[in-house]
Amino acid sequence: MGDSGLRERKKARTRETILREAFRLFRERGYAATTVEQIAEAAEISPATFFRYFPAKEHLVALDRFPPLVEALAAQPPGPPVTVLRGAFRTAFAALSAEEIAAGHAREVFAATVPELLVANLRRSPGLIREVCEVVAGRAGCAADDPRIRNAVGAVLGVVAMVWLAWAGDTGMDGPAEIDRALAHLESGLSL
Amino acid sequence: MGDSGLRERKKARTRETILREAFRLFRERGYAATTVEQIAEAAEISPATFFRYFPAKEHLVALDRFPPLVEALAAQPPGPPVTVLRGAFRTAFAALSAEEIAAGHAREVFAATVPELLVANLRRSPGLIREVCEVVAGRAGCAADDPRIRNAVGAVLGVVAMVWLAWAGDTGMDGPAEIDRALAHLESGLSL
DNA sequence: TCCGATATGAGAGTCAACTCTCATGTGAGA
DNA sequence: TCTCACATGAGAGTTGACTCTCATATCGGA
Repeated sequence: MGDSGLRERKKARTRETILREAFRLFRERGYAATTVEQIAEAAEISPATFFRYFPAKEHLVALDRFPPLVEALAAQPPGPPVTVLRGAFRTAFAALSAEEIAAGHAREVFAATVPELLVANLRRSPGLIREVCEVVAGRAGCAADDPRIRNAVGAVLGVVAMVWLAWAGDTGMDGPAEIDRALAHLESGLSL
Repeated sequence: MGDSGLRERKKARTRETILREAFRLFRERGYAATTVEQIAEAAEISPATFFRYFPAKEHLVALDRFPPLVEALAAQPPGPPVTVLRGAFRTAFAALSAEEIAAGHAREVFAATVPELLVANLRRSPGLIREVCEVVAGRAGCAADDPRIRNAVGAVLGVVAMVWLAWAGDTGMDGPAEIDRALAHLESGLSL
């Protein structure tokens, strides 16, 4: 039952191949213009097998592999919402840098056609947002449905989304650092 | 060539019928679960005709009919980004209240399944965002690609999005007023 | 080495968005 | 009233995501 057998390793390798080839194609011709059949062919599997690895094409661009932001949030000391969220992003990205960026995945994710990526992920985000609000409210000593919490979380997510978009268009940018700078700016009241 | 003929009036009526029936079905069974064929049947037109009115099912939920935010922005006096944007939202919603909310459209839009509505619209938003950034930069006396502008616009849009979501889930809420309150909170530095 | 569980491929099939063509009907202007 | 432009319906066709079934191949344990 361990995951060390040849079978498991083979599955993991197939999974990686699918992801790698899929993102390569997305980069070349865009998300919508890439068919599952093409991905399957590039990964040298049958289309049927593709769906045994991913329940839907959408799931390829899921940010499930994103660093556990909520976890990082829970580890933050109490403080005002924006400060707590900024710290959480820093923590989460520190973990990501070591693992995912270094592994070369992150670049592929960002290089993928961005609007579609956002679109596919937004469908899953309401739950995440609620969770974030709850933890932040706890750290700030407010109720989870306090408008001030909602506003702070919204502002942070908006700022991060904008940087994210800019990052996707400029692979030379140091994303995590830029996000931290932007959140510092927000923390200081968006001064001019 | 005027738009006062019987032909034009008929087309307008058909268009309204399609929208009304579509949103009714969306509300009843969700966006994804509603097929174009069902919409066409409810509106008493053929599926082919549906596509003569809307190039894609997605276009039904486009916020193209949203108040001209960019226009309202251009009418704002110079000032810091958040202040300018807050004023623009107020102006834009004032126009909307009289026309669209009263016409009963707004409620239908908000009552529609929210995730898919957001998803469909996000695809069209990059252009809007860039436009907003440019105007705001002009009003604040900065370059359009100034990170501070980007951050402010991101924060405002994030805050508005959160209120919007809450509004969709609580039709009793006074959306425009709540958005204005939220932006005032952001303007004052998200104080606790 | 043999057997059972499981991964895969092949291929047919479903479903829905969207396109195209062609025939018909109905306003608009002369 | 006549005629032309155009809106519509009918219906077939295309595409791509996703499902199902069944035969085959391969791994893992006995």
